[in-house]
Order: sequence, then structure tokens, then C-alpha cells
Amino acid sequence: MPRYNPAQIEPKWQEYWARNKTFAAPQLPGAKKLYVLDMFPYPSGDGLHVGHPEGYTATDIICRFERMRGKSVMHPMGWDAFGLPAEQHAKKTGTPPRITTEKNIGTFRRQLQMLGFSYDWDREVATTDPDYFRWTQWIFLVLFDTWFDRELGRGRPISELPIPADVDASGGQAIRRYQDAHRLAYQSEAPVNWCPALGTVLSNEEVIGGLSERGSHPVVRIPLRQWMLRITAYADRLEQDLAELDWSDSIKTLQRNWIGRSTGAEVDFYIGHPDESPEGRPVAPAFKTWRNERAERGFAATPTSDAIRVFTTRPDTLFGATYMVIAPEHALVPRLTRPAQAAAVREYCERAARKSDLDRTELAKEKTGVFTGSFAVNPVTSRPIPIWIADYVLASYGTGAIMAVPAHDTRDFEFATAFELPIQPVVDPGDDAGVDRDAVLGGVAVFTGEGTSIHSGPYVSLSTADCKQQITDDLAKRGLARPAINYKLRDWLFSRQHFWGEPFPILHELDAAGKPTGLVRTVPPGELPVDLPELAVFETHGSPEPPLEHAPESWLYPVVDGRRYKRETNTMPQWAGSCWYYLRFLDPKNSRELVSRQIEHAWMPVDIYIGGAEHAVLHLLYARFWHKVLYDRGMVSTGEPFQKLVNQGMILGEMELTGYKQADGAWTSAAMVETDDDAQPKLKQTGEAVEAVRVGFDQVEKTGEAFVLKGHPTVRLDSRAYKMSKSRGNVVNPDNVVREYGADALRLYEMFMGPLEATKPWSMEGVNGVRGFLDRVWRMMTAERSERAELNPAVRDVEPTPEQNRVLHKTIHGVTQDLERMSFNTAIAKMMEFTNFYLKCDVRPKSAMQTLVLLLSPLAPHISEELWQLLGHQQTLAYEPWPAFDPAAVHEDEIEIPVQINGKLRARIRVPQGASPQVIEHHARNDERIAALLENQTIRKVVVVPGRMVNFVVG
RNA sequence: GGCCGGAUGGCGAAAUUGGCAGACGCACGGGACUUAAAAUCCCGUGGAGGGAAACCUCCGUGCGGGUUCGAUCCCCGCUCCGGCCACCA
Repeated sequence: MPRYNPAQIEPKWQEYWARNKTFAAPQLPGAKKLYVLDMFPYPSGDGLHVGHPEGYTATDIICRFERMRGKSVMHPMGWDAFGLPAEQHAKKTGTPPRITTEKNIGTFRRQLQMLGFSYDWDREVATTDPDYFRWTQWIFLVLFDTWFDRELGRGRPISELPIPADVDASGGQAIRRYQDAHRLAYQSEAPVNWCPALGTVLSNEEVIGGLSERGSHPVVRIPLRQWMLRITAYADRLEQDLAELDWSDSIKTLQRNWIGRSTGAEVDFYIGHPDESPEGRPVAPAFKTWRNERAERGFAATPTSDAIRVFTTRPDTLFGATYMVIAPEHALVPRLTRPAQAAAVREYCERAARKSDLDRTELAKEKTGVFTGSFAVNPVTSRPIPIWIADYVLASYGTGAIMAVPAHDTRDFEFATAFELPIQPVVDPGDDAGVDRDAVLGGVAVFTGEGTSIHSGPYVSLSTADCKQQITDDLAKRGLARPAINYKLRDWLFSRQHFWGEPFPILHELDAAGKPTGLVRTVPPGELPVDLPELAVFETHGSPEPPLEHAPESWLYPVVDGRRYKRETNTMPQWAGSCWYYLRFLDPKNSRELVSRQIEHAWMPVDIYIGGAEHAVLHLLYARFWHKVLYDRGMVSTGEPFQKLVNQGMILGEMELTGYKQADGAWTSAAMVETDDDAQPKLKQTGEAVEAVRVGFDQVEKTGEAFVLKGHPTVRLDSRAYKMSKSRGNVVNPDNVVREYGADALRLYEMFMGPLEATKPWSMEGVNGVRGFLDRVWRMMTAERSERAELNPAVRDVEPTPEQNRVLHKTIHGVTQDLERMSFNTAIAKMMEFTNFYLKCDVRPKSAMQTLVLLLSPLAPHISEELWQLLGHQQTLAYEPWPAFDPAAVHEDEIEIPVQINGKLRARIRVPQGASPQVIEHHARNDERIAALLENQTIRKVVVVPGRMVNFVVG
């Protein structure tokens, strides 16, 4: 019996496509271009898992579909191949990372080719290839050569940076240092996230709750000289430009939250002491920065030691600011600390410095802090307020100092309560804010919402919004405040202490004694790439020392123009290569440029980008940032790289059944399972220990609706799907699926499971189900019981009957629409309906069969090509015109519409297509059943929606 | 704690976003073919009740309200599940 044999068909067509370069994209597209991009994979040693082909199949369907509709399609694939696992493998086995990486790429390439994706393999790139990272290094040089012009809101060449007169007068070194302080790539001594277990520094994004994202190891903060990228300069544009993108709102929200724009004001609090009069203190105009990068952003510089600058989103609550808090790392800590408090402050700050982020987070419940002994002056009340130090204020956000308004901020309230500081309510929540108004007004509850000002001098009875505005305006006139915007986004820590990454094209200048001067020179673009040296030692030493420190002297200390330099030994993070790979695909062999200007202009932007939601923040933000810099520098033609973005949902493992066992080993009975009348059964808290146990399918019985444990008919089992993981043993390997069911079945199943963006559980029985569909399609067109596949005698060169034609064109229309809106599961369902119908026909017009093959071909290309050939064609169907929909074919003279009485379906009537409401109502009233039901009823209203339904409202 | 998603048969899901709830598939039940099983084909399948039967009635999209002739869809208030961020002033 002909179950078709994918093991024969699929490799045959894969070879055909490769041999004929069927899917080679043109250098320059025709009139209608389409750039469809997958998030290229990290080629791990485990090979592909079934999550990869989900997105890849979706993009492949789009590409094949649009090629048939006449578009020039760019569909490349490559490898994000730098990364820690290959390096760790090297440490364990001594195998150089390049060898491991090449092997893994080989596996991934084989697996992807086995699935029949229509990539243009001639464009394959790997981030680890020197011909590739040469350009990654080149872009770093662009970043290094760019400063951000705040006036124009864009990046410009460093040569155009205006040099202040005093700097200019100080000469060459001063100018270089000034420029270095303004570059988009700069060095910083700021505290970094050092992970001893991984032996590397991590970006903020790679630290989750004080633990490393990879491996969950503790992370501590230590100061270290690092390369930073000034992504914060672009925060505003990265946020604003989201508006034009065709991305889901949830991803946009994710990015917005990450950028974390807050509007408010900066307010200066002059430092005074109760013994000193705050009056008559001169306004200090000269503001000195205490952190360069914040000054560069144009705000948040802390003024002289005469004042503490804070950022607040609620200037309206200024009258309620009863104390101030500065971060333990704040530059003013030493100056503000009075002798009496010195010991306590020193101890507190040292403890805070030792704490890892995890400790700080874990201890978040209990607020800690210490008084400095100093006071500041509240600029609106002129009263002195105490200045405290507490680690709930972050040095890295805003100005590293806050005004504390305990009545209207939860954290301040907790702190004030713990240290018995005064709580002064200044916002009346009103009666319907959903809070205990009396408690708020009495200063024993916190209210963070908006309301009406009270106890606020001249600002009483203003709304929160008006009050913000007026207080800010008034203080601005006195030079004590200004509107300000702050971002949660921090500058991007761009160096790693890894071997297996891109070396920086940077040389450190050495003085006569061989010590670094702090000045650098770049490796000229013509001398790129800076390749990795041969290196046998991959050990880390529990200190933040990069492996490249052990490189051969000749690599480490190059001599340029007779002068000895030391190479930068940090390497770039894994994100670097993936920030721009979409550009290189367009012109992968270009040895003179990153991408030819003409080619870039013709193909960009990426029209559709599909990948996992795990990259919603980091990769997409970084890539957009680099792209904007390249755009500012005139190297790319679009402001954004990815026009449309779709996140495929996660694929979970197969459903698992769980039972519950008591401590004594007995299974819990149904009596132990509490069922509240509506919800799921829950375990009753009886005080006895109960353990969840995975139940094998051989232990399961089904009675009626529920799964029960065999032999224990009262024990109900919970069914749930879990994330695929090695430890759980529920990982599905695509190789096995292809071997058993074929690539077409795997592709089809991945698309049939549900909407692309949904999280959904795997089911092998489901794969078997779609395989059954493919078998039916095969049988619909091929003869049974023949050695060689032959056309089924039912397939004849005849005109379709009107009914066959209607089904055919309904299918064309439905599938086309569904593919356009990426609703692949319903497109497949429509082709199943087609097949169910035509299998019942004794005569199957060849034209209809050919059309179905074309409709199916984007989803299941191998079987489609085979059937296409069987139907008498010599060439691939990849560029056959997409079937045209004929509306006339689906036209029906009569349509059936439902008739309701009081919204309940009571009958169906047949009316002529396009009948008027009057005619429809007439037909409805004349229907036997309806007439009977309407007898002796008062009809209050008749609603007729032409072509849809009729509703009689009676009673 | 904040933000963003979800919740529809035994299961995965449809319903072209206010108009016939459950398309399509899985699983399951019955039948055909077969010595038998597998495969394949045909029929049935949301729940409850009624009828000899074609059929009929009622209930049904997490829960409680609301808007509407009409709500899976819109509004208000909850419950549960998932994801992301978490002391960001």
C-alpha cells in the first residue's frame, strides 16, 4: 500500500535544488523584493531541536509562496558561532574551539538541508570566519570613530567634535583624551558584573537576579577597565522609532520597558546644616561632573559639593520630601559624612560594596541605611532634611540620589517606617482612589497614585499633573530644577574575558617603562582582521584576566612605526556578530566593503524577521543600535533594520501525566483532591506530605473524561506539558522525526500545531496525523499497487464539475489568504478539506490536482515536486505562478442564512444571493417553523443583516 | 510587586474580530476488509434530557456583573496559568 516514501523523494529533490541552485537570490532584486530573515542559530553541540524548524519553516513557506507570486526573494542562513560552550569544551578536552565549532556547524547544516529549506546556501556566513569578523571589527572602528551630537540627535565623525578652547589650549594629549571621552566606544573603570565561576564579566542583561543568565552562578560587582558602547545616547531614538515598526505590541512594550524612559525633573537640594542658615547661600553655577558618561547624556551631572541633584518623576510631592538618600557609591559620601557618623558610614558602604546583586535583591525586603550626619535644604519648604545613605538607591540610575517622599513612595515609606523618619502626606487621594484615605492623610499608609495637592503652600488643591508643571517651572526660574528624562537603559558593557570571540582592533600605547598610558590607537581598517592567536591555554584563574593575556609575545606586543604597543586582550561579546549579519548576507563575498552600497540600498530593510522571543530585548536592541550608528554615518540607507518582526512561540515537550503520592507511598484518592465548584481539582492541604510523581502511560486508564491511575479509579491525574530539557528527557530530535515520518511531515506538523506565536506542546501522534494527510494526498493522485508511482486513473484531463470547481477555488482563496496572514494551521486545514472532498470523487480533474500541488508546495515542497513531476512537468514548481482565484467559481445563487427568535437559532432559510432585507424577512416569516413560533407573538423588532442572519425580537 | 499575554470538547485548536460556537486534526467508539493484527476505508463523537424514528428541548467559550436584538469577541470587577522585568525614584 502506498504510504509514500519520503526517504527516497526528499533527498532527491534536495539534490535537485542544490544542483540547479534553484533558490539563488539575485545580486540585485527585481521590482518587488522580499528579504526574509531567520534569527541565525548558535550551532550547539546538541544539534537542532524541534524549536528551530518552527520559525525556519514559517519563513521558508513565506519565501516559496512569494517566489511563486513573482517576488525577488532573499533568504539566507548562517551561524552565530562565537560563544562560551565551545570554549568550555576546549578547556575540558583540549579541542580548539574552531574545530568544535566547525563540527557543530556541519551538523546544523546537514540538519537544515535535510528539512528542505530554500536558503541560498552560497550566502552562508559564520561570525567566527575571519572574513566575517574582519567587518565586525571594522564596525567597532566606526563606533570608536563616532560621537553623538546631542543638538542634531545623531552620531557624527569624531573629527567633527568641537573641542573646547581650554582643552584645545592644553595640547595633543588633552584633545585625544577629550575625544576618547566622547566616543560611542569608550573605556570605563565603572563597576562591572564579575562572575568568578564563568571567569568573565557580564553585561547587565546577562545577570538575572544577581545570578548569571548562563549557569546561574553568583555575580559580584568589582571595578574593572572595560569597553563600553554608548547605547544610552540612542535611547530616545530606539524608543521613538519603535512606533513605525510592524512588530507586535508585546515586543514593543518589552523594549520600551527595557529602555525605561521616565519623564520628570531634576531638582537641586543645597547642602546645609541646622546650625548654619540656609538663607543667603549663593547659587553655584559651575556644575562639575562626577561621571563622564552621564554628562555626555546631557543631564544628571551632580552640581558642586554645595548641592545634591536628584531625579524625580513626582516633583509635585516636593513638600512631602522629608529626607534624602544617596547611594553608597555616591561621590559625595565622604564629604557629607560627619565625624560622628564616619565609622558607621564606612562600615555600611564597605558592606554594600561586598554584596553581590543577589544579596541586595534578596535583602530587598528589609531596608537598610545609615545617617550621614548632614542635612540638605528642601527648596520649597526651606527646611533642613537629613541625608541618609542606603543601598535601595542605585548609583547607576538617575543621579544616584533621591528625595524621599515616604507618604507617596512605597520604598521611601518602608525606609521611613524602619528608621522612624517623618511622613508628610501632600497628595489627597480623594474618596474613590481605592485606598484608605484617612490612613494616607494620617501618614500611616502610602499612596502612590495621582490626586490633589495638600500641605503644599501655594500649590494646594492643584491636580498632580498641574502641580508637577508649576513647581518645576517655579524652581526652574530660581535655577534649582529643570525638566529631565531618564532611562533605565545603561551603556552596553562590550568586553568579555573570553578567548573565543572577536579581538578588538585596538592597541594600547605604552610608556617608556612599558606601562599603558591610557591612550590607544586603532588598527587601520586595511590591516583587519585582527585574528586570534594560536593558544593552548584556556584556563581562567578566578580573576578577571582574559585568556589572551597568555598569547605569544609577537601577537601581544606588536611594533608599529617603531613603537611597541600592547594589544587589547578582551574580546567582544557574542552579540557583536549578530548585530549586523543581515547586512553581510546581502554581499557575503565582498572583500572591499562590508556591503556594497547599491546592493544594500536595493535589499534593505529586512521585510520579515522571525525568531524566538528570548531575543526580544537584547539582540534586537543591540542590532537596532548598531544599525542606527551605521545609518548616521551614511553606511546604510534605512533607519531601522527589521521592518516586520514575528516571534514564534515555544514548543513544549509531550503532555505528561502527574499523580500524587503521600509520604507513606499511597496514592492520594479523589477524596484528597479538593474541587472547588468551578476550577481545577487541587490538592487539599491536609498537613500530610504529598509528592507529585510522573506517571507512565502504561499506568494510565481513561474513564469517561478523566485520566486515572490504573487500579485506582478514584485517583485523578493532572496533565501538563513542560519545556523541553535534557534533564527532563522530553527533548524531541528532528533527525528521528524525519527518519520516521519525513521532512514534509515534520514541517507540516510544526505549522499545524497551532498559531505560530503560541506556546504549544509536541505530540508524535499529531505528526502521524499530518503524515496521514500527506499519504492521502499521495493516494489521491497516484495509482495504488504499482511498483513505480503512476498517475491514479481517477486523475483525468477533464473540466471540473461546478461543485469541484467551487471547492477548488474556495481552497485557493482560503490558502492564499491564510498564507498572507501567516495562519499556516488553517491553511493546512483547508487543504485537508479539499483532499477529503476530492478523495470521494471518482473523477479528479488533473487541473485541480495540479493546483493543489502548487498550493501545498510552500509547506511540503518535496512531495509537491514529486507529484508535480508525476503530473507531467519537467521543471521545478518553485517558480510556477501561484494559482489564481476566480470569484465567479465560488458564486452561489442561493445562500443559507440562520433565523433567530430572541437570539436563539430556530431555523435556516435559503434565499437568493444578494437578497434585500425585505425579501429575506419575507422568506423568514414564511418558513414553516418560524411562522408557527411567531404565531400569537408580538414582534417588537426585526433585525436583518443581509447575507448573515435574521433575528425576530418577540415577547 | 509592576508590565505583557492567555483561559473554548478527553487533547491541539477554528470561528475572515459583534451574527449558525467547536472547521481541521489527534484520541476514542462502532462497522468494513483480513485467518488475525497492522495499515486502509466508512460512520459516530461538547454535555444533559426526551423520542420507535427523521428529530426536538435545555445547558455550554475560566468566574461575577454590564452594554446590545444578539457577546468566545466590547466594558467593569475577580480567579487561575504562562512570560518578561523586578528597590529604576
